[in-house]
Amino acid sequence: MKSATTAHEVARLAQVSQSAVSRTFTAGASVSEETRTKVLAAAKTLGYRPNALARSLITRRSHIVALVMSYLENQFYPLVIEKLSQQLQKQGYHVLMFISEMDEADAVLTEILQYQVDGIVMASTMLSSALADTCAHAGVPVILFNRIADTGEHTRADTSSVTSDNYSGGRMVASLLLERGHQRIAFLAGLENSSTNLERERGFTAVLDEAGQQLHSRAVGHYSFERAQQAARTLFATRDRPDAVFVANDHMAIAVMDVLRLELKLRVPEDVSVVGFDDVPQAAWGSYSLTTVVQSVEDMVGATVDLLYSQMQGETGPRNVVVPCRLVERLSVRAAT
Amino acid sequence: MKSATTAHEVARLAQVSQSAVSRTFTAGASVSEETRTKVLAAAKTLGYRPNALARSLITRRSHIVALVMSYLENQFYPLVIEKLSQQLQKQGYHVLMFISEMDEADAVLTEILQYQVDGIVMASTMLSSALADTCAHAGVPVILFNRIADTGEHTRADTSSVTSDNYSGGRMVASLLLERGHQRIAFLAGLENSSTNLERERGFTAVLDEAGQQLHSRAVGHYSFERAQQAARTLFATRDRPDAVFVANDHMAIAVMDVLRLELKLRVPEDVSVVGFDDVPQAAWGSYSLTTVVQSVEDMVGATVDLLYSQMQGETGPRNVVVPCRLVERLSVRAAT
DNA sequence: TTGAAAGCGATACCAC
DNA sequence: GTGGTATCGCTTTCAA
Repeated sequence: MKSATTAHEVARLAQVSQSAVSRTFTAGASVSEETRTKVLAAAKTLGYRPNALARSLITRRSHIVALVMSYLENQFYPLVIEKLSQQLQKQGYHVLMFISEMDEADAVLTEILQYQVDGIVMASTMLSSALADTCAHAGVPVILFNRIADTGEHTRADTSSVTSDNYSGGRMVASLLLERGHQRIAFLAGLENSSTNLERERGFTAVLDEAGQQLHSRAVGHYSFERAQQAARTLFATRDRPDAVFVANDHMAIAVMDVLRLELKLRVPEDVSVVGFDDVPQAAWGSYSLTTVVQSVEDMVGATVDLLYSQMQGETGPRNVVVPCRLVERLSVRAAT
Repeated sequence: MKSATTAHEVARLAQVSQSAVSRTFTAGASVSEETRTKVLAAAKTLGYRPNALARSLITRRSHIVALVMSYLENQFYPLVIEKLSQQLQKQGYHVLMFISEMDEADAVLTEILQYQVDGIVMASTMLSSALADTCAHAGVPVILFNRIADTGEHTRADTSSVTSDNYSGGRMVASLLLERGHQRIAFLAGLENSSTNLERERGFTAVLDEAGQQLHSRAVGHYSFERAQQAARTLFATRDRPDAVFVANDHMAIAVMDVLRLELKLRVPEDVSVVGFDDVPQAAWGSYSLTTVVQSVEDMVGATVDLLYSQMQGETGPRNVVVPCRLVERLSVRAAT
């Protein structure tokens, strides 16, 4: 357990000043080719690697971004971790994970700020107005991912967000189901107060309204697999059961299809049309032919990273990015190649 | 974008020395109740939070653990992130994510070490002997998660590992299939050279051998969903198809069942017994009744955390932890409650 | 118990 | 281009 080699030691071996060592490892600093070679040689023999923490202390940039999530059961979120982490790594940034329930947001935020992160991506927890203020005060940009700020009295001016066009997505689904000629259309909500759920439902019912059609029935699944299963049982228990259902996300849609097929012996999509929302890998919907509104993780993460970079440089560009989404029919099993 | 408040500023407001502030925020330091109160009051009004980076610089403990993974499609791994992160957070540690392909292990490791992490958990990439040495030399404990060190000439003395009892698991599966009276038993391998695959297969074939039974057929799926689908097509294309298959992990087992049911119109488990291996959430195997060998993520992560703590304190306790696993029959959809 | 002072390992600014 | 020096925010002796 020996201590790591320091720039000072390298300097001594290379017969140069510590500053020279520092410059050698700083992109675009002015060092002569000669000293540069000497330093690199010495560094190599000593196994020197600059201490990122010490550097952060003086540069005031940790190159660390905090990612806050709650539970990762929904396959959409692991994908977010993967893509975000990859994209940030390319630019020399790294993701520090924070798993937290909604109620501990306060404590978690304190921890986060202690690490002097350069930015925060909140992908699962809401941020109270007070906490957003704390971050703004500390000069740390916060990006809400897949959710928008609490629609309180005053709009939060200091919190950005990246969402997909949930409203339009909801509209697409309703149009599709009407086109297919469905008469008894149901909706299975996620978390009642989440912005994603609200917008998707708003778009969905708007189109139904415009067509003069009533919603057949409605239940709540809290974005949970098990609760969605139960909700499905309730929705389809009646004699006059729905012939189509829009489920607020793919994770729940899969749960619903399980119940419909295995418990209730209904055929999907022949007996019931099921439409989901999100972007989950094929491994998740493998055995179903799922119709879904896709919000591209790739695009959303890309937007997030762009926002982060601009805000970390102090820019105050556009704040609420809405990524378009599209209706997709997914095949369960690919044809053999 | 104002700079964070420092201990110095708090000290001035509280009319004490900076040292006093430091002590107040250090567990078990000697501070009088009086100054302690003054400091806390001042800290509160200024919104002071100690700078973790500066602290790490002097204490030589970052309280950061690096977690290295490659792809997160397999539902087993998100669960690892979640559990590991939660358990570490409880003790004041945090997870810094590194997504990496096998071939960039070198570059990634350099980045990792720059962050002065207190430990490294490698859950997806292999670690070369040279890299392991580098870490050992730097005094950073490395835990291989769900894989064991390259079985080179000399056993790696400085790399610990946490795995499940893959060999016994493989044996269990073979025993089960023999018990069920299967005659044409196939094996679908994961990554040929991975320790998990090797051990599972070794245990599996050992029991078949002991029973004097030949393996019917064998294919390779590389732990990938798509390649497992293709492998399934190959395995079951023959007239004399298998009546049972042991798939090296759940992720691939699900892919196989998709192909069997949807493409080949075979019933599982009536026509073919499929057995998997791992620990994935219900959302992953939702629509199947999956027989699988469960390696508990919870247990494995627990063991990992224990190992980390003991090694971070310089202890050199037991190094290769093997977590027991068990055979489980999972029901696809729960009965209504 | 307390405060002054010496680092931790690096960068930034400064004359040279 | 180069080396000296102050500094980043904190913990840690060490006297008092």
